[in-house]
Amino acid sequence: MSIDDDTVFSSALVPTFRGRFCDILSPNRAARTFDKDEVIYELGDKERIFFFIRQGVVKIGTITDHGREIIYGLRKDGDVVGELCALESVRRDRAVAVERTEAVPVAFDELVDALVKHPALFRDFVGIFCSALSETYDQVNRLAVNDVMYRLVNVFKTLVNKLGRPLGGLVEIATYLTQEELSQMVVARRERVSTAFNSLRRRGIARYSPRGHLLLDVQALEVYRSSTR
Amino acid sequence: MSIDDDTVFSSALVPTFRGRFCDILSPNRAARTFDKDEVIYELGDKERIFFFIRQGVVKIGTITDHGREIIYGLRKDGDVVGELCALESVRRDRAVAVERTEAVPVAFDELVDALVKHPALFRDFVGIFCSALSETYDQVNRLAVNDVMYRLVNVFKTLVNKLGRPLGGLVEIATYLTQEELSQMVVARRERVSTAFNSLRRRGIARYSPRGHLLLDVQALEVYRSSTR
DNA sequence: CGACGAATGTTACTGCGGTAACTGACACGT
DNA sequence: ACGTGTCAGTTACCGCAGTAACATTCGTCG
Repeated sequence: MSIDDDTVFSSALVPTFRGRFCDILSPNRAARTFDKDEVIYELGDKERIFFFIRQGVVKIGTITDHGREIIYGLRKDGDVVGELCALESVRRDRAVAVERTEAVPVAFDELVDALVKHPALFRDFVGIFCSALSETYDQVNRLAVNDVMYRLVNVFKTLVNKLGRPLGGLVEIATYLTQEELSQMVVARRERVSTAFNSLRRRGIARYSPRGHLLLDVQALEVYRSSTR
Repeated sequence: MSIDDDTVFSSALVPTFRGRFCDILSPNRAARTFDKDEVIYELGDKERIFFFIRQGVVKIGTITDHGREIIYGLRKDGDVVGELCALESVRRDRAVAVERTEAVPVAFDELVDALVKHPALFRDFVGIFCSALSETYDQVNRLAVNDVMYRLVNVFKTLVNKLGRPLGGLVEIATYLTQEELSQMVVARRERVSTAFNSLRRRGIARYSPRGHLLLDVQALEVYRSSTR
């Protein structure tokens, strides 16, 4: 099996661990279940543990000096959270389940052992860090523009790629996110996100599905994006 | 030699490659020299090459959709640039020498080979990605506050940790950075940075050294930081 | 059903930063 | 010495986002 075959299993460019990583690490391990809004790890925690997400969606973020919660990005099944502990002994980020989540905790040291025994996992392992870095660069790029509408539209685009699934010509974000959470991704006041969202709604770019999930018109989103660039 | 001994060689928490990594990779390799403002790699480049910096300072950043240049962070001797190519085949960031820089280019594939032969390098290798991620989180945290003064002060704090050296009770930033570059780190207009800087100057927190380098009063900086938090 | 809490929607006010358009200081080459 | 280019400093104006203080809708649980 060549390295690139991984992408077959992933909807995005990011390699996932459905398949090889999980196969090797998980069979003899129990997953932990986290309820919606349950904290997986918290700022200041000291255990060096990676969590391999089997099921669910997790938000990675922090609390700033000003006491404000912000979200760096989302992770879902196939992704890993907590990777920063490979270097830092005290967690500077936090991970919270956005919906009921199952994840397999693996101590960093054990992971290193597994990698020594199975060098084929190496590239996937590197992928954990690279995709985290890349997504954080995306976040910085978004924040470089002081326009809530622009940032929201770009967050939507990220959500489409990460969590979207086709639904009648549109794309539904299958995970429920409050506007508060959206605003933490946009890094702006919730009120502004609410207003911006309704503006997009009036333009037919976004709305809520009957189930209360986001429904996005990707074409229109893309048109809007390029018009404001 | 234990893992933690690395920190002895580094002024920061970030592990460096003075010592082991360089010892193994570099002896038989030539460094390339980059002049001030020379591009090391550019957005869109496709070679998968890491650069191990032997000497000098490099800025990592990008050009946004709006054509604006921003800086994610700085790297210096002992650091690595270009690590994102481990996952992505097209560069989404760019690296430019801030001052004359010597760096050893190593193809990612060769790096993987070296790691297989020398597993002891593994933790350092992981450290490359973790510190990059951590610094980018710092950047996001900074940008979460819409206050140029706050952001500038925090950039200064980062500079002190990364490039500072004591000079008569104060700390000098030994690398010359234009206000334009500072503003790309702060992610704000140059004019605002100029004004903010002069405000700090009036308070005695910052000034230029006779050589035109930044001179910062770390105590005063810290006091100011905690007062605005 | 009806009540309560959470989430969402709306608005006026105010302040800070982007914008633009300068001036001023300094370095370097000829 | 003069001209050119880069970097730094300053200011008036305007627009957008934070703030605060509400109103409204929705969901669910007694």
